[in-house]
Amino acid sequence: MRRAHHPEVDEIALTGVMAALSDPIRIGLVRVLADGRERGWGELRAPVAKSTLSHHLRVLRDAGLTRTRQEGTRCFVLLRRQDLQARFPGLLEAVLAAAEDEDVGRQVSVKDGPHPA
Amino acid sequence: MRRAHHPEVDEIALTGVMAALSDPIRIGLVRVLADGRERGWGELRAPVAKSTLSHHLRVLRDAGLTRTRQEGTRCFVLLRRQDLQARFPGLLEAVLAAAEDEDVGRQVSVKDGPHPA
DNA sequence: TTCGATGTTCGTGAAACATCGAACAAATTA
DNA sequence: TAATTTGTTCGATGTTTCACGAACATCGAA
Repeated sequence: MRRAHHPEVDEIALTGVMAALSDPIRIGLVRVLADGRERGWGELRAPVAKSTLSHHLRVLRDAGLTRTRQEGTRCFVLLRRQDLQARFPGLLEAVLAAAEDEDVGRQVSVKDGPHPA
Repeated sequence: MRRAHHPEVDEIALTGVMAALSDPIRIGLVRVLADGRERGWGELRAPVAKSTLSHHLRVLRDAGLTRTRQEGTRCFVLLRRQDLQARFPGLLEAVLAAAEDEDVGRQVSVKDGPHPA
């Protein structure tokens, strides 16, 4: 497992973000992460093979949408909400609202119920 | 020249919009159209072959971002700003602001200077 | 060290995309 | 009718993306 590359805030490219969010699975992942909670890979439920999930998470990471932390053999993802807001104000909010409205990425979920307080 | 297909407001899909806006040329076209003025094909300057430009304009149209009107042998494009705002509030504004900030799509321009009154 | 869990990477297709030039179609004009 | 203009469509090409299974790497536990 190689240490992942995360772009700096000012390296986040608009086209990269748009491309990353043009896939339903990835939008679903972002929606799941939208509550700000860090999630382990294993918590994420998506109808794709694990290698494919790894691919999608990589695209999100490379685009600057998420941050990955490694702990032992497990990885955790976090949505870079503040960074995104600083870079492209209002963009993520608008996309999330639109995704909710259309229910894009509903195929993605977390193992346990949502925020068990 | 076949009459183009324009999706209804509630047929506009988020992933389609995001995909359409993940290309610098198309973002440039949207930026050029952002002032709300209708533009003729011929006014649009982009560093691609005319068939490619036609393709990009088609992608934008199919995604619901623009509306095409035909007049004789010429065509005119218009950004569907209100429709977009109604469908995905704030999304287009955020993308446009981000595009300005990064100067994405600067390769696209209009023939004459901007709005000669 | 051996095993198991967890991700990553590789090799491979299928599909989609961007791009071009050439051929085509439709309307205007000569 | 014949040229011109304007945009579309076609076919070809190379790149990228998504997807999978298999193999590999890493860490913690037995």
